[in-house]
Amino acid sequence: MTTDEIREAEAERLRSAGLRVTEPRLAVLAVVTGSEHLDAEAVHARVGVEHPGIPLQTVYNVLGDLSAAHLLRRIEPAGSAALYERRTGDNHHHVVCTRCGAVADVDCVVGHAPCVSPSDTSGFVVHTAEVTFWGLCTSCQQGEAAA
Amino acid sequence: MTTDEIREAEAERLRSAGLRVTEPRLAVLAVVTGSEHLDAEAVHARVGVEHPGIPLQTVYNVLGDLSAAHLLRRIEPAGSAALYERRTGDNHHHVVCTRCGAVADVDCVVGHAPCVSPSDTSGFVVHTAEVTFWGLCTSCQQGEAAA
DNA sequence: CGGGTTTTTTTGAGTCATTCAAAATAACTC
DNA sequence: GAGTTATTTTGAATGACTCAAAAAAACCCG
Repeated sequence: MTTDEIREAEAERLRSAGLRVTEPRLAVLAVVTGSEHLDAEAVHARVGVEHPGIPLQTVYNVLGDLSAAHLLRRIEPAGSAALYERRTGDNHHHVVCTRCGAVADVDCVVGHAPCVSPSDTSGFVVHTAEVTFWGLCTSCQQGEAAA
Repeated sequence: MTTDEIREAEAERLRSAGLRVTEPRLAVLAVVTGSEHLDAEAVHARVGVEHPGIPLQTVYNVLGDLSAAHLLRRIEPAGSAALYERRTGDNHHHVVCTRCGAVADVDCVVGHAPCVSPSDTSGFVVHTAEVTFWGLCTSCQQGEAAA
């Protein structure tokens, strides 16, 4: 696909979500698609490379709108700012490094939500199971010995 | 157990964790033991009933120290402030109401961490799996129809 | 029990991530 | 191209904590 074709495909996704097609939205989608698990600041910084002048507030608005429309997925691991990623709808999970905060995707074995079923849920009707694995990333495993 | 015996038992737990026995700590332990999933503000409010004058900052300090000592467990569901509970070490999980934020415990089927094992962890060494179930609590299920 | 040391609490300020609101601007509809 | 509504922008405000220094209280010791 050419850059223009990708751009039009994104535009179409925005339209079918009932959202207007705007530069900030296309820019944020492009940035988040190209990377994984970025927080608002990071998205803002990367968007700024091609589109200087877009304010952080706009990035927050866009991230909020796109998440609500399920074009982005938002995760909030304990202790870090909200992170955004492009993979949506497949209910995958995450590993977070307890030392440096690095995040990686972990495929869900089951593949659809809720992939784990609780026994007694105190009357709650459960629709999703979110799994966060905590551990040490490769670089922090090495740092561990040194520290 | 009498109140005094409970108090002494808590004091002993503090000591063996290498912490000094202080009124704020005993008060916070008592409050969190009696309820489930309180945030710092709520703990502060309840501590204030018996011990007016203990500042919120002290509650934050105490909650931090007790969590570090594993006398309390801290959870941070997306979208809400950090919550504290007394059950530690059993790696149980939580259901959170997407509408009102209510939290309930969910026993872990396996019973020890990590209870769910990921397949590919991108080189991370995983030591814990934290599961958060999302759904609607009983009251919000009813409110749903009305809304 | 009283002095000394170290931890804890307290007071007070500061930060970060995020939200709220109103005005200005840009998309889409016709 | 004008009108309507969504979005962006500007600017301020908030909530939930954290940081730091001074005051106070625990614990250790003889």
